Amino acid sequence: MKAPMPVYLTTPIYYVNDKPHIGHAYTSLATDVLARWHRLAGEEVYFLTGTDEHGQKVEKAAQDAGQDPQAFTDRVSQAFRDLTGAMNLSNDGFIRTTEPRHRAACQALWQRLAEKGEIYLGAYEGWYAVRDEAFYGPDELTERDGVKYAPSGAPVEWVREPSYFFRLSAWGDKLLKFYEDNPDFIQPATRRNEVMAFVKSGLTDLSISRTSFRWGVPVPGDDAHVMYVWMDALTNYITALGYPDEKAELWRFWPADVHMVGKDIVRFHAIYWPAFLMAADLPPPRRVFAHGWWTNEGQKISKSVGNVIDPLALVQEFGLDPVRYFLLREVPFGQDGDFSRAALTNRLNGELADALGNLANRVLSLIQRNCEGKLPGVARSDADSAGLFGAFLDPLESRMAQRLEKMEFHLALEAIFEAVREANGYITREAPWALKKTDPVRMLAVLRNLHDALRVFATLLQPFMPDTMARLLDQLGVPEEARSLSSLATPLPEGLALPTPAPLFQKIQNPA
RNA sequence: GGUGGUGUAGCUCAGCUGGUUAGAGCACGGCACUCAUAAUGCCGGGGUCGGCGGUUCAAGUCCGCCCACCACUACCA
Repeated sequence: MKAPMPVYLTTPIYYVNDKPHIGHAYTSLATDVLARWHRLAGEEVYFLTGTDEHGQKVEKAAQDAGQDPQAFTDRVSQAFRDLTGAMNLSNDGFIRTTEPRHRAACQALWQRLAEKGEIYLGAYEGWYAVRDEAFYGPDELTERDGVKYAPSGAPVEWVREPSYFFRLSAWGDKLLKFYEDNPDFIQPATRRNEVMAFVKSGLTDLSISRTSFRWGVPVPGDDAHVMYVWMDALTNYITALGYPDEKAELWRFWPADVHMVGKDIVRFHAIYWPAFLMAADLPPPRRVFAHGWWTNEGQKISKSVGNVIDPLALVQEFGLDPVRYFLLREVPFGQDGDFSRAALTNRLNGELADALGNLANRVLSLIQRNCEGKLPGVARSDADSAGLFGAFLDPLESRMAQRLEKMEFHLALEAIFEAVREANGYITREAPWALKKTDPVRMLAVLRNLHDALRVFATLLQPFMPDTMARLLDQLGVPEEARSLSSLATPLPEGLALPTPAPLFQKIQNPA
């Protein structure tokens, strides 16, 4: 057995000034499925998620709440820790930027960059909106009654403050070469094009500190400054592995295999982050994958419209695994997609309950009734099953692996359901309930083949629907230790006693 | 404005380097079956492949123009 390759997967750290919404759940879920898949394949995985807790907005919100910032973030970050349980995320670590280890890592990285001459003190000035915690260009502003407003509607004021800068402008060519040498670094390709076009248009130095607020990591040697946004936030990915201690136990997981991000923060992950790392002589991550956004019943989601989707409410209504399944099945990962109750109901009823759930139930019921609940011996002899196995079941694992490698979650699931459809065709053609009288030996073979098919489906679907597939594997009599990908090669023993089957999925009765 | 992309059956989309009657899932209609969560299977209707022009023996598939929509266009998680 070869040594398992360490796999490091991350979500962004989520800003605690917001409540968890479907976007957070979506990013985390996709990463979770990948993590579970790699573990199922016997690889060693570190899956990290966490919260971003610094910044002026948090400082202000804490002040408004009459709490000190640490107590405030202790409270509001809880919602994100709760999300991991509610979505059944299998994260190995959860990092908060307010932890001492993160302060140490940020300061160490800063110092290293400073020593290498990548940081200098300058001044930042521009039109600033306190509410947005952001600067705006003059052409973005509108003026009413002598007051200038940002596109967000927030009033802006001209501010000038000293700031440390990172020499990002010097990294353009090196970044472009890095993108050329690593064509898969930014995915999907459309995001890569955007990033490269952006870099080609020329980079300016990046302001990486602020003096206008205190809630952040102090800049080493200059207590008047705290680190600003990305210098702080991005560093979390190496903090969690023990940086700056490159002898730390987890450090072998670096560089990250995938930073999963929403498309809004691609640039920071694909430009700033590799630049910081290369400047510090650290290897950049292998891949940044940007997924798309959800709309809600065709409408763009926004807080002002009030159509934000609460993942916990969804799970409450439809069940966790159907939601997990739907989010990754409905839309090509990387593209935008629409969430609708009709679509979710359709997937849940049609694919999960009718196609897969019903197949499992009919097969297991037949075995229960006609085989005294004991698993028939391995068959695979008849001509029809040769097609089922040869064209669908045997290639399924590698088909999924290939698609998941490319983050094609929806195609990976589609491959499963092509096989499920074929299995439904097989049972109808063979009609084991009729074979009982005409050819009982063949009936046993057919039922065994179908049981084998279900075992394949259940095993491969575990990363997507961990709880439900555990139930199915229980019903199939598959022992806990025989649920990995490699265990599929070992047939279950003839005569294995199977428990009484029960429906796996509950259908939505009155589709909207 | 610039850059990149999309426009194929009612809906969501596949269609690699141009080549026999343009495909899938869902939805819809008919038939079969009854082991199963009134589930499943089979058959079928339905498309001027955004528009115009061009290259070619041959174009959804290449070129030009036009129309519509989307993304990105700097320091906001």
